[in-house]
Formats: sequence, C-alpha cells, structure tokens
Amino acid sequence: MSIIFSKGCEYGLQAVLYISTLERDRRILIKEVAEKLQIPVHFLAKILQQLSQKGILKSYKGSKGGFVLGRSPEEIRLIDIVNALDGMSIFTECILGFPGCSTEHPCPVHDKWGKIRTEAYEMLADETIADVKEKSKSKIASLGMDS
Amino acid sequence: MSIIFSKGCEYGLQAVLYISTLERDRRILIKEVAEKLQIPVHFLAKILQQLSQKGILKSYKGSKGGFVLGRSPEEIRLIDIVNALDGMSIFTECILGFPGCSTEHPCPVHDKWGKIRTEAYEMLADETIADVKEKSKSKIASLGMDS
DNA sequence: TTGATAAAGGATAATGGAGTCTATTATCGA
DNA sequence: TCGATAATAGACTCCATTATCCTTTATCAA
Repeated sequence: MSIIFSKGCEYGLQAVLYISTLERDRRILIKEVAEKLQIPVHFLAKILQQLSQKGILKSYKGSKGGFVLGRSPEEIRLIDIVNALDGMSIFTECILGFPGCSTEHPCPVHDKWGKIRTEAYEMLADETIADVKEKSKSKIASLGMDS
Repeated sequence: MSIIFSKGCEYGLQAVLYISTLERDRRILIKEVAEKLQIPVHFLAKILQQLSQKGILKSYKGSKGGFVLGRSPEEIRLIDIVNALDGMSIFTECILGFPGCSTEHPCPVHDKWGKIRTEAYEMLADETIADVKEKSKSKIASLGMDS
C-alpha cells in the first residue's frame, strides 16, 4: 500500500472541484455531492465541515441550506485543500522515512526527491480551482458512464 | 495524514540500504538492523522475509545465519524494493482519487501529475543501491547522533 | 546427537484511518 | 410559533496497517 493523500483529502478535493463547476451562489447539499461522486455521505459531511472551518467552503444550516465556495474560485488553490485536510507533512518528511533528513544529514535520495516534491508542491500551489474548472466539468461528467 | 510509502516499505528500503553498506558476504542479523535503524525487530523480520521471498535479500537460518543481498548491489534498484513491498499502485492511481482516470477521461491534473509521477518512477528505477552506497553510509552514520 | 542459534510462520494485540449512526443546533417557510 | 430541513458534533463500529509473541524449522558446532 502506498498513498499520496488520505481518502478524506481525495474526497475533499473532488467535492470542492465539483462545487466549483456549479453556479457560484447555489447552495449544494452534502447528499448531492455524495451521490454524484459516490462518497459515503456521513464521511463526506465531516470533510466538508473541516473545509468550512478553514474557510474554503461556507455552509448554511437549515432548509435552503447547503455549501458554497468560501471565496472566489481564483483564490482557492489545490494546495489549500490539501493543507486543510492532510497538512503539509508530505512536503517535509523523508520519503525513505529516515529521521532527521535534512541538508546536513541528507538521505540517499534527498536532493532528487526534493526536486520532485517541489514540482508537486508548485503544481498544487499554482492551480486554482478556477484554472481547472472546465477539466473538472468534463471529468465529473464522465463519472456516470459505465466503466 | 499523507504518505508515500507504507511504514513497512520505508523500513525495507532503509534495511536494504544498510545491508548494502556492509561487507558483501557478511550475514547480518535482523536484530542488528533493527537496533541500528530503530525499527521494531519482529516487524522488521516480516519485511526482510518478504524481501527474501522476492530475491532482493537472501536469508540463512540457524547459527551463523542472517541476511545478505540476494544479488549484486548494481542489480538492486530502489523501485524493486518498493514494488516488492508496496506494489506499483502509486504509479497508476489517480492522485485525486477519481475512478477511471485515463487519457480518455483525465482528471483535472492528469497530465501534470503524470509528468511528476514519471520523474519519481524514473528516479527510483535509475538508482541502484550501489549508486547510493556512499550516501547511505553517511546517512546511517548520522543516525546515532543526538538530534 | 545434541544444544544453541536464527529465520520462518502463524496467531494475536494495538492503533489509526475510514465509515456509520444519532442527537443537537440553526434556519426557513407556512 | 411550529414543523421540516440540513449542517454540526460527538460517539461509535470496522478494518487494514503496524506491532508483538510464540512455536516451528533449519543450520551450525561441539
């Protein structure tokens, strides 16, 4: 087993991307997101909750409630979502698991992995959900199809 | 939480790197590796066992037993160890967790992530444990020091 | 042949992520 | 004001990873 992001983080990324493809002011129900993306509702509820607390989403309780983006899509970067849900440890910890991996005491792949990790970081930090809106739309549109 | 490799895979990589820094024909005890790298012995035993079954290590039972490399260090690539312990799913699965992510139905970061993932793969596939032997030595030498 | 050694292997616990369930709180509309 | 709605919040279950323990098997040396 190897993973990049936790399941919750994957779900969170998908959910925010989905919401970003809809009308900006429409309040989206957890249920709708869960059904569209095939995510367990109660689990998704937790995740959207965290994203609300971090300001990435904004939630409204009660009837006519639901979720909207917490700020404009140009101001939500993929890294914000990752940071909110999984934190930044993936960008700081040694890929080989060695303790104290640093410039002074680098692991055998410290430099090469550092370069790749930086690229990954920059990708996530450069891309806003506005940037990928159209790609998100077509990917989500493909989800219903028989695989 | 986000991880690249499982704990077992990290330990396996560290262990093989450690063994590679020692005399080629010396039989290394699990206990020695575990103490040097601060890995739970019994857990490490399982991992070295798997690596033996895959031919990356060779084991000898009984007194004067222990582990040696299963083939020459020039023929053991980091990716071999990863493949033996975690498999290749990290190089095939969608980073956002979308099902059916492919050229036909790419996720929003399919191309960019694909490029980074390929670089990561190539790094692990290029580096043999012979290549990183000296770096392994100095990293492992630094482990005892007070952090 | 026997005792000591060390890996193999199976059974069992502990931990944490993933997922479920239910009660509570806030909001809307009638 | 009341009932319906929907997010919030906490407790709880489940399961895979991580870790531990113990018995068996193989090997060496005396």
